[in-house]
Amino acid sequence: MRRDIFQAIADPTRRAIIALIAIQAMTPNAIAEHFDTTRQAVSKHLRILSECELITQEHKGREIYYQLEVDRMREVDKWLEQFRKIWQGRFDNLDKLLAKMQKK
Amino acid sequence: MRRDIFQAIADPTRRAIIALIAIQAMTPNAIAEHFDTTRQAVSKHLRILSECELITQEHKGREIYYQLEVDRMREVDKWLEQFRKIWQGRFDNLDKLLAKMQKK
DNA sequence: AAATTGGGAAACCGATAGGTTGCGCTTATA
DNA sequence: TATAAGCGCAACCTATCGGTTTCCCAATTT
Repeated sequence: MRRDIFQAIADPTRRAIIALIAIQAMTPNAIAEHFDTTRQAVSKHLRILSECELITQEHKGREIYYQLEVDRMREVDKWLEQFRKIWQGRFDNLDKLLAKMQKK
Repeated sequence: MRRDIFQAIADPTRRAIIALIAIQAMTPNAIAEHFDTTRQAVSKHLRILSECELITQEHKGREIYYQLEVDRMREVDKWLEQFRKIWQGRFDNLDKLLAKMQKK
């Protein structure tokens, strides 16, 4: 029941949470205010995000601030790499084509 | 019941299929041979990938070749952009720090 | 024309997702 | 010390996921 990052970012609410705390660390209550759900639902999302180490906690009194581990996002970037080569390749070809057209 | 690309790439089998046909267009049967599932299961995955226009079909007699629409992958890349700024920013700060240390 | 092959659609199934409500624990405030 | 605030956990519910099996249709072979 390994949880991976791709599953974590599959949910739109989770992506929104990620974008939110990318700016600054936030508490579950503060996060929940941005959505039309209960704090508990947000808490569940945070747990999933924590499980794949996309976010970390910092306790401050009775509050818990969650913050994004932005480096983990590189894993998605790494996966994209293989396709980037392909679409980059197309640009190269386009460049060549344009260059060819220039010569004429 | 809008299907989006992030949900499409959430499933590991689907990511494997994407990687497979990125190399060359393939038929459902050919794809299924690479996995431990039935052709019908693969067919379902292909339908989901089609729904969010990640792949396109090309009929050839009674065979159907599925090929990757690699450009669609840019949507993920686009989403990553906001975080790339952050992790790029960290490097910049590190550079500044190193520069500062050099001066002393 | 009959049999085979490639493929999608539908019905069904167990597992999981994402939400809610209710509860209990800890820390802060009155 | 009593009350309130912040949070996580567990139980529960419905919808969806990912898979299988069965069936049917179109295009090839024989």
